[in-house]
Amino acid sequence: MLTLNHIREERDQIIKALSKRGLDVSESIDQIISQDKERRSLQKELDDTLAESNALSRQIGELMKSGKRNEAEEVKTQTAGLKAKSTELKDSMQSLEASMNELLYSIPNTPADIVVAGKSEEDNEVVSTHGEQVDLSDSCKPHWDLAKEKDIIDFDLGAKVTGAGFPFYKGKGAKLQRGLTRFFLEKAEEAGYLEYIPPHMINADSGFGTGQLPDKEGQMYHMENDDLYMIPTAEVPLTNIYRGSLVNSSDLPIKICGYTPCFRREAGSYGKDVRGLNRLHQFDKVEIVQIAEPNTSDAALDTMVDHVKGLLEALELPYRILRLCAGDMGFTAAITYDFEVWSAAQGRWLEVSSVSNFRTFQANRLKCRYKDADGKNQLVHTLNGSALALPRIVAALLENHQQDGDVVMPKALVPFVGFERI
RNA sequence: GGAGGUGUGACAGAGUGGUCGAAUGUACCGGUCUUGAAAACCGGCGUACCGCAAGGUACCGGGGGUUCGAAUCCCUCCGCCUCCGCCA
Repeated sequence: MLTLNHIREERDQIIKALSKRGLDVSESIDQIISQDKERRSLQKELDDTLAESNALSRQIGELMKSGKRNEAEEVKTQTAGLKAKSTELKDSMQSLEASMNELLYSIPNTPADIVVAGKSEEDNEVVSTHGEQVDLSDSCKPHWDLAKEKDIIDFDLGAKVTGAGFPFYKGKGAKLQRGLTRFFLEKAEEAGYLEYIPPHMINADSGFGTGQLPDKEGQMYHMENDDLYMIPTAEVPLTNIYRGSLVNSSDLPIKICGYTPCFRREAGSYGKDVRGLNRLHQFDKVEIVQIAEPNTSDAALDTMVDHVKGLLEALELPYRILRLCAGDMGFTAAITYDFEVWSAAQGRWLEVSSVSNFRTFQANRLKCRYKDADGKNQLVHTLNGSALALPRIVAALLENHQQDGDVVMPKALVPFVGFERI
């Protein structure tokens, strides 16, 4: 969430930036500012009241010590009114804070300057396109048919055992998943990311820290008995490693990565979007995360974008990079680059990676700070990116690399999967 | 799951209900010394809010309570440790 200081100091700029998302937050912002002002004056009043009663308490202590019991009792009678007053002030302050927080939580991150205004994916900017984007829809099979024919992914079996959107990978299909995961992890390691295997469930505090809660509650699977959530992405456990911590600036940037399955309810999805591997309730992903100093986070984002580029090139897939418009970005992002691979048989682009800089938006919720050169504690910047999400990569590999009825593995992948063709 | 213990500043670790925002050590910053460094010595060193400042207030795992006054007592939740039970 935005910091109060920022809101106080940059009111107009924030409103202007968020208008790029198609939002008019001027009312909320002004309400926050006025509530904050009121909160401060209540705070002042409360502080004064407490100061007074602290002074009396000290006096009582001294009187007791010097044996003047009666005088002490006398002073005690004066404290009752102060106490009632402070309780009352504290209550109204708390309710004010609660309503202020509700407003704060409802305001998304401000888009970076370079991000264009826009409402939907139609307004996203294509930054670059790589590789040849051939339409093979006549000559090649969509991945769901091919997967069935080669018997490497079983959607029906998944539907029986669990439900739609939970496929079984089988034989070379399973090996392909395992090989891709290892390929991505080793590339991440080469790029300096420390590997973690995080928990696959998280608590509500973590969900709040990275911004899944409260507003995206319905997107996650919730274990009611234990009040835990299945992770929708490794971003959540990985970034929350640093929740509530003060990191040394000499340790920045922190670069970590991890493979996890990801669980998403995807309520309301339908049609060709969910066909085959296009959208699943459970899928595998390798995630990279950076915790960076504010003045280097833009450069860090560029290195993450380059990293993902390298992966897609090694896989010999045609892809393009989009800079999302303000309205299509996630709630917490200041700038996001999406990577899409060309699905030759479906004749459309499939999103396989999303790389974002959240700046201080998550850090503020996470309370993750570092000590700057002047010894002052400052919020860090957090960034993350998929590197990569597997299902649509698999779909694109199957569709783009068909040759004589087989699927030919890209060279770089062969040592990881252990075969050349499917 | 049962019994007991424990949770303090970046870290380690003291703390009889009033003088504790908190000893001490390490780390860190500044200085003296040194050709330089180390060591030694001196000084500084939590966060947030209000205030021009002096200063005030809050925070000792979270929440609640007792009390004029709570790091210190009580309740509760959470984490960690030990023992027992169960178990991949």
